[in-house]
Amino acid sequence: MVKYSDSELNKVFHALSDSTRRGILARLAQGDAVVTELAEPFDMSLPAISKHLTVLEKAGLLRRHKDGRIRRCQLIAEPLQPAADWIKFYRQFWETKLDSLAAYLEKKQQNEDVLKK
Amino acid sequence: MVKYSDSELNKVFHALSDSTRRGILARLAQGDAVVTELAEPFDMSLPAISKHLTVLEKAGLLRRHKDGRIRRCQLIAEPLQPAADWIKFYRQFWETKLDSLAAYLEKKQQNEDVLKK
DNA sequence: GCTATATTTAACCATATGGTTAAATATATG
DNA sequence: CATATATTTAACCATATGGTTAAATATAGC
Repeated sequence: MVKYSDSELNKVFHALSDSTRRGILARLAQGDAVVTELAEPFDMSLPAISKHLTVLEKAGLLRRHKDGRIRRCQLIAEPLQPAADWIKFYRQFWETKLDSLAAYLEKKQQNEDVLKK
Repeated sequence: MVKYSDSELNKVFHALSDSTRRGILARLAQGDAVVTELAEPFDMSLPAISKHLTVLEKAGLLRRHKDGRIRRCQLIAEPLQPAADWIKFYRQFWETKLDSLAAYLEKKQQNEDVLKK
């Protein structure tokens, strides 16, 4: 497994923290697209979109290929993997509902209730 | 499954985009802790930590329980679930290596190579 | 009640973020 | 070559972020 630094994780999570950027990635999941296509669904200027693309690019989630006067954009999903791995660790907490001391005490209470019956 | 809004996803991903905050969550995964304990590993003032706790709290990832003059902090992992779900969709891309047109062409080339043999 | 401890709030600061419009760049096309 | 198209860069702006120090608040303990 590829080792990702803290700062790379920062960049990926930051890239994902904006609805527009997540929308762009969702669009790219259906296939490569040029900048104007990506911009179309958003009520926003082209320069604003271009900046979002730069954020995604710096996080390693997107590549821009120059092709004549257009620029074709490509999704690079690999950097999402360490982000998924990071979150995965916490899955045990929300799945087992053993989130917290409070949950622990709740469970303990349940056990006591069972014993009382 | 709980439905999470775009803005909640924004907040969760933003909360995760900082090493200090991820460190705090990692610490809390080992059990509840008071603010001073959480602050200890970081070369940072208490007010700075308090702000990070507020960011985590607003993302729904942490709760502060008042207990006398101390405040016990608790990890709430549930809001990580929609974030994990969001990323999960992209797993197919990095796992199948069918990331992109480039990968597609690469695969096509491989097929052609096979045919040549 | 006074003092020490735990934590937050307020005020401030530098830099980052997310948007804008106008200008620059590069390429395609009549 | 002149013009239209695609995109980025530059300059600007308001607000957010992540940190600081000093003051405020709340509770514990002598």
